[in-house]
Amino acid sequence: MSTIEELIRQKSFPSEQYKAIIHLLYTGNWVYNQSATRLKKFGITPEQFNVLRILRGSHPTPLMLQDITNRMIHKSSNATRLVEKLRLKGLVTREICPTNRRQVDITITAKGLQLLARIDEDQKEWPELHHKITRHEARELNRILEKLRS
Amino acid sequence: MSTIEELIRQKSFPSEQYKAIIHLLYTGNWVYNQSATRLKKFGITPEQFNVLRILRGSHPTPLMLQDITNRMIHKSSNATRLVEKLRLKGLVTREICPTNRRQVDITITAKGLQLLARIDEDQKEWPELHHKITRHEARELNRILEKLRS
DNA sequence: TTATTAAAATTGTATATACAATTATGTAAA
DNA sequence: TTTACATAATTGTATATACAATTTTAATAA
Repeated sequence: MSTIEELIRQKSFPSEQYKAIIHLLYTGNWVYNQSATRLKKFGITPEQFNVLRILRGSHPTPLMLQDITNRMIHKSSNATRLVEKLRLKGLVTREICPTNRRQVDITITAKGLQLLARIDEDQKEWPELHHKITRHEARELNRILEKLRS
Repeated sequence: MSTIEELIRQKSFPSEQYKAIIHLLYTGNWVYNQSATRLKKFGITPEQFNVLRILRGSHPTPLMLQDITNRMIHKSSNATRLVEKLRLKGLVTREICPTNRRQVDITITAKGLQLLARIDEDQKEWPELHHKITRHEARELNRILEKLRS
């Protein structure tokens, strides 16, 4: 058990709220790293995983790049470049939309779906994390985070 | 008021816990961006700001790079390169430690202290954020985050 | 002393973020 | 029709992250 005070060697904070915000940043990064470590053996990053899940969600309907961006956790991620990485691995296809040549239709491939299935199978994504807190605590966390952003 | 469901256009989640983890990643990034935007007019990034505050905390005692890393929110940040950016702006000094030439002593300069004072003055860091949630909610948030990482 | 190991920092590389500028295409107005 | 504007995506650049490899110096053992 390590407190945020121990983790960043800081004895005190100006307020409980201030500490919570630093703690939030720290823990967000921690969760990200946990996820990155787990995904490494599958050859993809958390951002690429996020894009693949989004595409699976709409499959077999393709999504244009803007739709992907809108659904991403990090809005300012560059979907063009992430999708290109996935395309090079054969996990998605890109096609210029015939009715509007400005937009590009992205579709997850069979290989992409299989990879997601393997990841789900292997670890059901983040099993430990999901059981660390109770359903009630998760509801509280969601409520407080929403209030913070309001 | 926007829910995480609206923000990432996702109607449902496998569980309340799963949603909370996605929500945590999203909100951590959101807080980071708020901070980055505010610091932009002072010519520094949130990571550089973090390093400066750490150095102010120990001032006038210098810190070696490892001490800085240990106190940073993002442990895998490259302190060498962040400090070099700050040095080029005249906000810190670097000196090879005379008693152990492997280590480098970093000290915040008067200019660095003045910059932090200006930032504090200008916005007391994140005033709005700190008042969005109550002291009790902050305590709950800290408790749940710690449990998540346990 | 010399060789070995450890410690502290630096450097290299691939990835992603943040944001601005640009290109290509479509739509609407003069 | 031509011009102007809007939309979708791409490209460019600076920053930071993640992690491995390397360099320099110090400490220790043979």
